[in-house]
Amino acid sequence: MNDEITREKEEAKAPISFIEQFIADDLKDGKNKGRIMTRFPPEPNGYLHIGHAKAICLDFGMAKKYGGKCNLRFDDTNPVKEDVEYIDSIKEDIHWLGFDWENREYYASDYFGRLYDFAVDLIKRGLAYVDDQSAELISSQKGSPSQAGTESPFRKRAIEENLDLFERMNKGEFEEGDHVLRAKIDMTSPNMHMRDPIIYRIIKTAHHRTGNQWNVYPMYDFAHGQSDYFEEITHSLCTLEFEVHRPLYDWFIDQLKSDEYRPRQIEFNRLNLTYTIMSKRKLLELVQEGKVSGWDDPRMPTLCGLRRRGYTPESIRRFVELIGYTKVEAINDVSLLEHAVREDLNARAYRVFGVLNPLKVIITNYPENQVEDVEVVNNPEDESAGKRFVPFSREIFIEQDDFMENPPNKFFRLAPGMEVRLKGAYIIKCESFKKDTSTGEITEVNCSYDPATRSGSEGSGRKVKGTLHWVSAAQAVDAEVRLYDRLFDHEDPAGQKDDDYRKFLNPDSLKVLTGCKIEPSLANAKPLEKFQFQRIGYFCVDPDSTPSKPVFNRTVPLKDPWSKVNK
RNA sequence: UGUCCUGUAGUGUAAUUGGCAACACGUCUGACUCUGGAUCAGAAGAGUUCAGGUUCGAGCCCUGACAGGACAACCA
Repeated sequence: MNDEITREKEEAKAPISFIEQFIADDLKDGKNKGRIMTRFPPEPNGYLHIGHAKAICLDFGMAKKYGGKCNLRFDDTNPVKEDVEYIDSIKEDIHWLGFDWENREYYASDYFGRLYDFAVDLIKRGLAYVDDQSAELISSQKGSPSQAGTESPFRKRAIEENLDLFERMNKGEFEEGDHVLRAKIDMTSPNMHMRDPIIYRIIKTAHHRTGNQWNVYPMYDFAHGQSDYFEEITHSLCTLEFEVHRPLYDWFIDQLKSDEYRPRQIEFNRLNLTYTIMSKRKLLELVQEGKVSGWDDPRMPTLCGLRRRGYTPESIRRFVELIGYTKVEAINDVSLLEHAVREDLNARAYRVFGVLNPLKVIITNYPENQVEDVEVVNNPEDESAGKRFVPFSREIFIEQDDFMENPPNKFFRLAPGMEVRLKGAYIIKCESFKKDTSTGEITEVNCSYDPATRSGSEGSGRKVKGTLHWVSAAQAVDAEVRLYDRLFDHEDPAGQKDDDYRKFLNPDSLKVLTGCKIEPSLANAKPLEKFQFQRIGYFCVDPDSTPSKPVFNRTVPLKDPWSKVNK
């Protein structure tokens, strides 16, 4: 309850973006009859990544906040690049993120008929014409950003002829590239997109939804704004690179003679993350070249990858809220994302015992065959998470790093003669240890315990400097732990425009640790369940995990202050 | 040499023109703790790209530079 109040206060305090200001103003001005409608328009040509999350949160978020609705619309105007495979994953990921389009699942291909009719209408009004020239020729006539274009010789083609040709284009009488339909606007416009843009081209590849019904397909610019119009979208939110398309967007809307309402395109900055490749093409290359195990490899910035890594939808939404929406091309720091994950997981993940690099400890004065269950809390910050019992016995494992033969000054863990508390159990004292003389590796530590110091008992008040996590050797379960790190590191490849990004691949981005020891209760943990291995980091049960072979993915490590002291 | 967009601590974002620019992350200090490397307390760090102008007063308005980005796919 208190949390809710705090949260509401925070939200009220949160600054609103310029986009939200536009929307609020439009509403206040009574535009579109006080209605608000948005849409999330992915092209089904790849998996959604965290960059899309930013758009999804805005599209659905603004609609919800202002009492409107948000449609899901697949922008499927290019059958060559699109596939049904992607549609299902996109829908799954949006739902996972926590948003719902209800029954409003639309496709640009639903509007092919209306768009075709609109194109015919433009031809009849002398605002569109069929061009027979090659792509190269059309391109060269477009001029350059600093130089006006020249008009096509087909620009003055008779309306009847245009009508006839366009119809025959769609009937399949011509091959791809033979003709295109162009809007007749202005070849001398300073805006390249207004220089008679191509609005229809011949494509003979079957479409994933309409099959071979069409031989001509609308271009993005001819489909998007009109689709917005058909769906009565009021605010069409997109990324900055479409800024220069806006005059064309408006031009088409003008031709639709809209008095009732008019959709409005507003652009915001796309998400860039440090050390993170976001380009669909490059991600696809990583998958195809086998650099990662697939689109859902936990190192991928895809939503399914992040999910498998153990990121929660809440943490991603929180991150998006933190970075905001502006018109500045920003590069956001991944550490902010990781902060959001820690913040969320810290509140919900059970603290459990797991030892990644086991070192055997024998408690010499503890009875040989005795096993006792010690009680530990599941989450110190959430009483409702309850407690559980963990078996304790004479032989246990602790982390290799938690013992040092010659400890430096501020080392508060186990060392010869030193005392530490075993979390939830007893205080132990290191009496001796065994060392492999050839490798210098510590192989075993012998300790004594103080029976009066069991946690929760009367004698437990005694203080020692350090506390270690541990697992009982006999009851511990062998697990595999996958330590994922940033796929790119050392230098930030985020700004790389060429294909050099491969040279930033981090060879240590995946370390598989076998022989890790976990407490027995974890053997039956469910896939995607999140835990915090005490003092190590946040982990998530991999979907491939089975009770006989538990597998954990590291979501994000806890920073080890000891490593800083060591420097 | 065109059009459009953008310039606020290391990073990302705030500041109805009117209190020596606020918040988050990150960094650094300390405290505490059966350990959550959480939590608590504190610190450093920008005078808002630059130059003019309007004004009693300017990140905020005007002008001009400078810098960065987008635009010349029959992609979206």
